[in-house]
Amino acid sequence: MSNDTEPAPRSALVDEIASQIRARIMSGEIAIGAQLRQAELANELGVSRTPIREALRQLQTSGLIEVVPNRGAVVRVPVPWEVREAYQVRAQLEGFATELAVKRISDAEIATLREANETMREATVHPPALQPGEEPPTTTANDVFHTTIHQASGNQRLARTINEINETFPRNVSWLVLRDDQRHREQNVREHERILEAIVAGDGERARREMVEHVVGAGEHLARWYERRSATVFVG
Amino acid sequence: MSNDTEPAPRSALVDEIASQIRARIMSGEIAIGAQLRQAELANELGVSRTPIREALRQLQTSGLIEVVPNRGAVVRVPVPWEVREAYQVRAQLEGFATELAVKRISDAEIATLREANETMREATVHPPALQPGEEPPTTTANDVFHTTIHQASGNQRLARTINEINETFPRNVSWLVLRDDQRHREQNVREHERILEAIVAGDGERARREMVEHVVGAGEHLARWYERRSATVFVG
DNA sequence: CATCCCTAAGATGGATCCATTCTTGCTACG
DNA sequence: CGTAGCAAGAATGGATCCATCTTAGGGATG
Repeated sequence: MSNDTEPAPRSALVDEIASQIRARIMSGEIAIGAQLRQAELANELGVSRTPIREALRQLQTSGLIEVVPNRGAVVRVPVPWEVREAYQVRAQLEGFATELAVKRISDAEIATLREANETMREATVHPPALQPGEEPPTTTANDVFHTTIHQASGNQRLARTINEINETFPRNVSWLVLRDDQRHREQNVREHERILEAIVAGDGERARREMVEHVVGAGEHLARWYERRSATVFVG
Repeated sequence: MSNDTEPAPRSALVDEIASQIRARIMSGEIAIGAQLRQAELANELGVSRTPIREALRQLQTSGLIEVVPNRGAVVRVPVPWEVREAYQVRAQLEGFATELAVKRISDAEIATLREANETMREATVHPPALQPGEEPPTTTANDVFHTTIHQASGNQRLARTINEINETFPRNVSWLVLRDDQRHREQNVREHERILEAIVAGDGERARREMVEHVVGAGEHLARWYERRSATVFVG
């Protein structure tokens, strides 16, 4: 996901620009609520404002930024109830993906899931020191776990839809949520293991239930983080 | 000092343009597979190419059109398996919406559902003559039925996600699917009535199941239409 | 001293310009 | 007669221009 040495069909410049801006928002390099000035982005990315404007339109329709006419674009600041809503939806989709995956998953994919959980457990027990802005290994392993299930579901549209929801919320917030909450991290690992257990057992119904619960729980944690944040902002 | 004295949120011109182009595709005025030439659209809509280009980027990310670098945009031609995938996802979401709706639906909304079904039944028994490109009353009533349930679910993100999926496929195709299949129309009415029955009975689980089945079935019909179409194209 | 207004700077948004690429049709050659 | 190649036309895509809207700052006034 980091290298694009694609000899294949020449990706459009605009899509590349959009990806870069999205990455900056996802990593927290551009904070939520921050203004996105076209001229500034154009300078930094070494292009004119035209492709920037088209890229911003893409990010607008994907819901990551908000564009107010004649006043420019800002990174959307999620409201807690929006987070809960989105994760309710995501939970259903992930649950469905898990149920589908149970019927089609390969041994290799199961091995990948085991490995991801192992990495997560390891990083949870011995949390490594991180540079600011660096992605924690738990988050990476978490992504591998979920993405593998999406793939195993065999439904590309399902994977895409889940992805669209995830890309509405900056990823670095999820890092922060996990960083200060050892108990949440441990719970995460346990839930992943229970899900994997159900998958291996071939119990689609149970796997689905566990996954739904897992995602809703994660959404609740995320929503609470945004609640605390807005409280802070209003007070201080 | 809390003045959000916004009388009109003044929608951006680009969004308006995008809506118009989307509407033309949805109604079939612009056929699937057709080229979208920027200069032509600019002329017809009375603007320059700049807002057209931004609007096309929006439609691109929403998946309705495909933009090939240096070769322009075409209306995406859905492949049958894509339709099945999308409707599998939509079915889960609509099912979930129905389950949520059972707990929150108001009497007024139930009345709306009844009315929509009545309209559908009426139009199914006595199919009116239509101008080409005119939306059949069954389709309109069908939309009212589903949209009302989305609203009643109380989850805006859920409604939006379902909408995003629907807007991937031109609506006029759904008209064609229904137009020549009296049996399908009748089945549609029956299924709607069974769903409404379960909702009124307060049986969320059953309502969900009925809705999932209903949507999957609709997807199957749609997918088969695209199958027949591609066969025709390849032969003729 | 606070408030209102007015002006100037900055940013967005539509229009236009031009280089590059793709397409198409004609021609020449096998 | 078919195919490869080339040249002209057309369309896209990035850059630039300019009008309009927004906002910040300063000065006048009550």
